[in-house]
Amino acid sequence: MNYWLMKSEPEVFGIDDLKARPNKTEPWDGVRNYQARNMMRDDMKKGDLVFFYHSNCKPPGIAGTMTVVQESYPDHTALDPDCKYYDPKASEENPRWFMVDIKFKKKFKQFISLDELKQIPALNTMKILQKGNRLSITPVTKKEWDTVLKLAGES
DNA sequence: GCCAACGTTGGC
DNA sequence: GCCAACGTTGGC
Repeated sequence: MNYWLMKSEPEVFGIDDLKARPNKTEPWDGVRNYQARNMMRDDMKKGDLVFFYHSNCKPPGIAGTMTVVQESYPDHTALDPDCKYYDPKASEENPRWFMVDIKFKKKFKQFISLDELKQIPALNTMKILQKGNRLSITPVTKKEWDTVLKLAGES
């Protein structure tokens, strides 16, 4: 069992959007970064737990939790010329990009802002808090996971 | 809206 | 394979 953090801009797709989806499930499409792709393709397993991080908003922070319900498969949005995630170098034979299906688990009663995360010494190892980190998907340790849940009053 | 940090591209 | 130029991310 692995733990992760995935970013999304709430203006585009936030935790409430995920909750409103049929079966509360959504393909996590549009990831166009190799490191993030590799983690989805190789390391994300069914049942893994994921923090839903709201980025590029005020305030940024962790909104809740989700779970991986479908392991990686080709991201077909890369093949659609009308899609903003289109990649001319992707093809059926060589999909290049992958995605997983993510299901809503829980919205925190209390949103945990980036500011709050920064104030917790036990969390200063989190990738999201490292300077210059821009990866939209990062691994989270069990200790970090448990600490955040406690902070959110969810454990 | 600024800009630091980082990833990608492509000429050489 | 190097690296300058460019594009993107995302906090502030």
